Order: sequence, then structure tokens, then C-alpha cells
Amino acid sequence: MEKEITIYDIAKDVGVSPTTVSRALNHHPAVHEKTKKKIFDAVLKMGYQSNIFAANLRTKRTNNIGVIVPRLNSNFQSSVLAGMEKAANEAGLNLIISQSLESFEKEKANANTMFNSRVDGLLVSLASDTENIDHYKPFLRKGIPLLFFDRIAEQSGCTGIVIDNIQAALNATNHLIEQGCKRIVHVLGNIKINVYADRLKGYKYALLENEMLFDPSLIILSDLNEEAGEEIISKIMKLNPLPDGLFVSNDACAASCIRHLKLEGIRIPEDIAVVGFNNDVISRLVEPNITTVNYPGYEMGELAMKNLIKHLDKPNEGMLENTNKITLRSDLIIRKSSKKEISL
Amino acid sequence: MEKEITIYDIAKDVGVSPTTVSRALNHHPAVHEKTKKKIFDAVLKMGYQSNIFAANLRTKRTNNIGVIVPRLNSNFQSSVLAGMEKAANEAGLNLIISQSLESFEKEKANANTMFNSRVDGLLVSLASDTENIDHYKPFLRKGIPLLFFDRIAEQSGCTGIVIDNIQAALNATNHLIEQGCKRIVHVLGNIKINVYADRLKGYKYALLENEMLFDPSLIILSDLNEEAGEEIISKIMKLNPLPDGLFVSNDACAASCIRHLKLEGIRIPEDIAVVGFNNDVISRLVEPNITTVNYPGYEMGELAMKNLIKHLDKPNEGMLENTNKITLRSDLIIRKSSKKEISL
DNA sequence: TTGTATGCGTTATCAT
DNA sequence: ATGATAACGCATACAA
Repeated sequence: MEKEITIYDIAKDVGVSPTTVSRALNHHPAVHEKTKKKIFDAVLKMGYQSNIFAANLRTKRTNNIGVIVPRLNSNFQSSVLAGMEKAANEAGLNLIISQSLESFEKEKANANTMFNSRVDGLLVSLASDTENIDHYKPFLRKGIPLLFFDRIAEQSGCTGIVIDNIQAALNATNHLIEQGCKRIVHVLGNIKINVYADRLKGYKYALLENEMLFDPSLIILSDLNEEAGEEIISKIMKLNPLPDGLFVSNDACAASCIRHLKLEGIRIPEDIAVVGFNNDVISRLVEPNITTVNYPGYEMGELAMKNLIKHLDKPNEGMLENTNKITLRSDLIIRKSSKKEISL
Repeated sequence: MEKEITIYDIAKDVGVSPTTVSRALNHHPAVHEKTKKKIFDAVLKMGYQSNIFAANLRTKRTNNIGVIVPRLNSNFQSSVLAGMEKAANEAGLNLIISQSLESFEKEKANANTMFNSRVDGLLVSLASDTENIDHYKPFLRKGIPLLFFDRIAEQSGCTGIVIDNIQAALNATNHLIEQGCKRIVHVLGNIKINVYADRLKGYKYALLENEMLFDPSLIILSDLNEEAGEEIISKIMKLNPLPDGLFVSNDACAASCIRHLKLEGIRIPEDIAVVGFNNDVISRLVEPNITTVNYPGYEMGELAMKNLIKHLDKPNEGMLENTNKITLRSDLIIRKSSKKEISL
């Protein structure tokens, strides 16, 4: 290992003190332009690379932001990450990313790693398995900004960024009702997650508003992946009478459902109108195109990061007193899969 | 800011020297079990958190691995990242991820950031825009392991992990020929990228093998997104005679093509047989299911990371002498979109 | 098995 | 506008 060039070497070369070099490198205003230039010339000439280890040791900051997501290889999550990366990059921050794989234990381990890595802030979307958020207490205690997104801890006193899942599901269900649907099946994921719990609420509210009865047999739990359609449809085909509407909490799964409905000879939307969720690419590519809820992942990531950054310079404060929830706009995008009244 | 607990505090509390505490914490064998236990008790009692800044400063390691990808929100790339995260996590390493957004300039900036952040190793998939890899020279000079994946720098002397794109495209094209296709259109991305250049080669080789002439008018350049189908199909419809085979370098785009072919009244696979690439979820959800090349992203990520880790403990060495290329197996998955001989 | 002394490269404080 | 000096908290060479 060759000897590293330090600010001492630069200082000696230029004929100033290390302090001045440090200041110049950090663009401190109180350094004469001339000396600054000389210093930067020497930096280039000598191939100096700042040692962030030492800098971190002094400043107690890493410029790293931690992100914990359930899965990296999810359409929605990777859009969120893309948005976060953009905002972080613009602010000169790095992103340290890890996935919980929906496991509470892994999430805890990841949170610990993040803490020990001394991230300056942490963004989290909870695992479906997660029962409490005690593992984030060290962050709160140390005043490290912590922000939840999408899958948030509702009554934790921590800020969360979400879309209004209740309203979105309400709109989706109302839309189906407007199309004349009388029996609407709702397919959703693990109800421990706020996202799905809220959508179920929205579904129920819509029924209420329209004076329709809630029928528990029309609720189907699923892991919502692209293979789940087969099982879901086999359940649906056993319902009597058959439903005439289907609201699936995820586009890939909705696409899979449509596929299997077709295999059963069911026409979409004539026999069963379908609404998905996410506005994934897939909703625009299957036949018929799927009516869906636009879930602004990229924007959510960007906003979450920008919000976190705001709190980065307030040490010891964290977000504790900032108990609010930030809700993003989402819209129902109506496409062919749900439009019964074609003649209208 | 409260005073941090250091190994000095622990040492004082237990009645040993800081050195012993340091050794105990690092599970140095030469520490008596009893003292070790006392030390760990004190650690718990006093709420000690190791200061990695100081540790890094001494060891000159961050335990951070940098990853630069063209886009985070891509199906394939996020699978790769998932695989990398798993392998890194198991090895106690963090992942710092950034995206180049296909821009050379951004990639350079990201590489610089990674270098200044002192990542212990770097994994890169090149931007389509990238013209040279001089911006990685600092890594090579310092002996920081550098590994390319998927989109690699062919003649750089750096190790790359890829699938055999030539062979995959050869197989795909041969399959179409076996189905009786005589005029096969190939849709591909920026030819500066090894991935697409190689696939074009494979396509040509297949024609050669079958004594068919290469017709440049059957090659369509595209950015391969899910909206590209419209333009591609409008080009195809102008060809005379119409082609009877279509090999698209990406499933989302293939799906979009199928959609627009159908709108034109073309039957798949009877009139035109279609093969995609990637084995994305979408290939299993559109009608007909798309024949495609399974592109093992997760495995690629895992393998790339494991390979990098191997080189982490060989300072000053890098991967310079290790000029080989690691090629992953990929298979053609035959589905309905390409099977002309249904009666067989 | 344990301890002493020192350096890692920077930034912050205080002084000039 | 610049400089001297002292931390920051740990790991390691060397000593015992």
C-alpha cells in the first residue's frame, strides 16, 4: 500500500498550514482565492483523495442514508428506490439499501446493521411480518431521522408517507358499482399491512355508501403474485352466483386472474369487470387493458428522501414531534377491463 | 449530543485496558473467556456502540460495496440487485447503490462518488452511453476489486459476468427457423452495448447456419420499452412481404409488439411467431404466453457479489490478471407465441 | 493473556 | 485570512 497523500502533504507543497488546506477543500469562505487556487492545483498535481474515514470520525456523519424495503425486485419498490436515489444523489448522499424479504427477523438485523453503519437517516417500508418497531428505537433515541413509506407503522408517532389507500379502494369499488356490479370480489394481501387493511376499509365504505351488504365470502386473501390467479379463480368459480366484479390489490395478480378467467370462458368486462392496483406496465399490456390505481412510486421515493433530508441538520430532534402523515395523490385509471357500458 | 461510550469507558468499568476490550469485541482468540464475558456484559450494560468511523480509519475498510446500474426500476436489474444484496448481507457487507440513467456523465460522477466513499469493491453494469472506462482507473490503480456484470467492457482486461448472448440469440433464432419462419425481424437496443451487439451476432449466425440471407431491413432498433410496440409494428407492416417471425430483445417490448400485431389483425403465432428475452413476469401473463430466454438476474447478482468478495482480501492485486469472463447458463423457454406446428 | 504507546487524517477551537 | 494544537475512537506493533 503506497503512502496516501494527506492534507499535510498538500500543505507542505503549497506552503500553508493543514488547516488552510482543510478549509479550502471544504470551500470555507475565509480562504483567499489565490491560496485556494494554489491548493487545488496541488491537489490535482499530487493526486490527493480526501479521506472520509477521518472526516467522518470528526463530523460524525457518513452522508449515507439507509433504506430497508421488503423486496428489491418488486416493480413498485424499485420505482420508489429510483426516486430516492435521484433525490439522494442530488443532495450528495449515498443510498445503503437492504431488503427484509418480508421477515421480521431480517428487518431487525438490517436495522441493526444500518444503525451500526451510522447512517445519517433511515427510510423504511415494513415487512409484512413485522409486529413492532422497537428495533428502530435506537434511531429515535439518537435523534437519527426515521421515516416510513408505503408500509408504515400507524400508531408509532413516526412520520409516514403513503397514498390514501382507503380513498383509492373506495374509488375503485365505487367505479365497479357504477358499472353495474352487484357482487364484487376483493382480493388482497396480508391484512396486518396497513396498505391492505386500508384498502379493505375503502372497499367496505363503498358498499356502505351504496347500501350494499358486505359479504365476507367475497374477500379472498392471497400473496398477490403472478401465479396466484389460478387459485383465486378456482375459488371464484365456486361462488354461487358468480360475482360480476373483481378488485385485485395488485396488477400482476389481476393480470393473472384475467388470464385464468378467460380460460374459464368468462368475458372481461362483460361477465366480470376487473380493477387492479399499481398501474404497473403489465396493466397496459394485457388484453383487455386493466383499470387500475396509479401508485406513484417514483414520486413517493423522491418525496420521502427530500423530507428526510430536511431533517438531517436538526440533531437530537428527529421526527418525533412531527407526527403527521404525508399522503400522496393517487388516481383511478379507467381502462377496458372494467367498462361494462361500452355503448355509453 | 451525549457523550458516546468508548472502549475506554468499558475498559475502566471492567478494569482492563482498552486494548483488551478492542480484542474482545473483535473476537480475538487471545482473550480469556472470563474477561471476554465481563467485557460483553459491560458493553450491554453501558449501551456501547462501536464507532465504525474510528475502526474504518484504522483498517481502511468500509465494508461497503458499490453498485452502479443503468436503472434501478428495471425488472432485470432489480433482480440482480436482490441477488447481490443477499450475498452481501450474508457476508456482512453493505450495498451502496446508484444509477447512471444510461448517461455516461452520470456514470462517471457515480464512479467518483463511490471512489471517494471508499467502497471496498465495485460492481458495474455500464450505461448505454458509456464510451470508455477510464473513470474506473482509480479503482484499478488502488487495487480495489472491480467487476462488470451484464453490460460489460469487453476489451478492458476486467472480469465480467454475463450470459452468452450470442448463444441465446442463436438458439432463439434457430427455434423460429425450426418453426418454419423464413423472414425473421430482430428488434434490438443500442448496439454499442455488448448485450445487443452479441444478440445480433447470434441472430446472424443462425441465419448463416441455415443458409439464409441476412437482410438489414429486418433489423429494427428500438429503446425496447413497453410503448415501443406501436412504432415497431408500424414499421413491420410496411415490409413486403410481411415477416413471419419476430425476435424482440426484451419481453415488455415483445408484449407490446404482440398487442399491436393483434390490433392489426395479425395472428400469433400463425402469421408471425414471436420470441422475447428476459423471462419477465409479463411473458407468462400475456396471451399467447411468450417464448423467451430465461435471463437469470438473481443468480447473476449473487454470483457477481460472491466473486467480488473473493477478491476483497487481496489488496493491491485487484482483478487485473484475472482477465476471464464468467458466463452464466441461459435457456430458451418455449411457449405458445412461437409454436407454429400446433398439431405436432 | 494483557497492557502501553502511537498513529490513522481530518476538523474544531482558539488564537493571531 | 491563516495557523497551532487538540481531539475524534479505534487497532496494532511491541513489550511484558
